[in-house]
Amino acid sequence: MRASDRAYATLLDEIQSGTLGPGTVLGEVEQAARLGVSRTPLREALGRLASDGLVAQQSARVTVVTGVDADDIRELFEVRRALEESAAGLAAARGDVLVFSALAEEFAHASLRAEQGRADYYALIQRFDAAIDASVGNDYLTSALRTIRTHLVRVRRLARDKPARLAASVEEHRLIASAIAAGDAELAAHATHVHLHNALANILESIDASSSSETVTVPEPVEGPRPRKAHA
Amino acid sequence: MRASDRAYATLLDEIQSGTLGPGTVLGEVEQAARLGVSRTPLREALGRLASDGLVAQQSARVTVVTGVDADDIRELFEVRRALEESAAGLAAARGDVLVFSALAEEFAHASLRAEQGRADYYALIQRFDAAIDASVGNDYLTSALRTIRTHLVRVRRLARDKPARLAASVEEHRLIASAIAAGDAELAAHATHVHLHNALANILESIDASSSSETVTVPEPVEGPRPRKAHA
DNA sequence: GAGCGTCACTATGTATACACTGGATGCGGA
DNA sequence: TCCGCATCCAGTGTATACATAGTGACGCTC
Repeated sequence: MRASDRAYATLLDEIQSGTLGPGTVLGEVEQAARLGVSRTPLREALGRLASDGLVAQQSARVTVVTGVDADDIRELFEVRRALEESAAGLAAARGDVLVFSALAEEFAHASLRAEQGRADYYALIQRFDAAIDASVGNDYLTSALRTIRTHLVRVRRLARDKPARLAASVEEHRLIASAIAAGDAELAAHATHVHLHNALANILESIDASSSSETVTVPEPVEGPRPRKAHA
Repeated sequence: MRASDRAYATLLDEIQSGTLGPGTVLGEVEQAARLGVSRTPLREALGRLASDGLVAQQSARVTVVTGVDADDIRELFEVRRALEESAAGLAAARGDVLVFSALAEEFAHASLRAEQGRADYYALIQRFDAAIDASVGNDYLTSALRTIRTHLVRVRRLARDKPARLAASVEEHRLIASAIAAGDAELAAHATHVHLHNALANILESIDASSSSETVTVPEPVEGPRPRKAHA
């Protein structure tokens, strides 16, 4: 594996996991030394992260990790709605019936009991997304969704899933999978819309609650506007 | 301006204009020498182009310019439909009435007579797109659309716009702009859908016609599948 | 004491040198 | 003549050295 790939993978994981929080300054020399690579591959990694929108050049001399606030989340979900509704509809038209009825069955019997159950559920969702991507067979769509999902990882960390919401989410996914299996594009798209609406509402509510009850842990930049995602 | 930016801008233009056709091998040393920069900034430029999907690593040693075939165009328009329908709808909800009624007026009076008229029309469409982006105010959406538009530049080069199609396109744009100005999100989205459907049909027809009447100018790769867009 | 200008340092941007891998070519043997 | 192996080379991946610009601090002047 190339050094630049390792640097990218490591930084991506650290940003998504919150180890490198929003506003963290990423100096090239410093990060290169820390990750044990030279500046050249590290610069490539930073370039990819910037193109993903996870870091931004705040000024000519300082690159920082971007943050996500409620407005960002709303924006993300606007794009996500557009892309996933289309994807669900297209998957309904093109997908393998057996694959999606099997997934619907899995959602129907998903257990959220223990920590393990929830981990299994998240893995199931990943397989579900992958199945849709494969059925749609559109690289441009998959690529656009990949960017959105990259950001969603951080969003999920901000929002605690309540048990009731998780249970509802399972049922929503089951319905989407069933609709795709049945070849019902309209239902698949509308069910996706409903699911994303509910997911967004839950996230925003969860953030609202935590931001009003806890102190903000991310220090605000001293001056200037919050770094926007440049998206290359 | 940075050397890497110049290299990126130059290569982008050459790929979009067809100077560097699909399948062209882009060696680092060779291109760096040609563009008068060193390999370091050139590599950064190639990385960005790869992330855009305009070049792809065919093997571990050779980077080539990607191609666009009819299937790619269909895929592009699937994503474009999803994003632009959403964008049009959101612009209708948020856009400045005056801006879009003014644009609708411009479309109503657009002249396609001379070469100049068509150039003006394409510039008008660019301003229209920019107005929608600004009204929607969603960086993630704008960024996703930017990628799609980057590819569309090449698609337009493949398809000859017939005068009748151009005239219809003007009217379709006028309707979309009017719908946005009127705050009619549904009409804006549906009119966008219709417009993209017609545009795609025209492009595919145009390509079909030229590919069956003319010889293929792009040499097929000797072996292996056509390079797919990796999209980083 | 405050404000502005200058100087130095640090971090980025670029160039180049080195390392390594993958492929092609040529030679030898069957 | 054809196949297989070894060697050479071309080109990428990485490290480092050099150029340059921006920032901060210090000192001078008003």
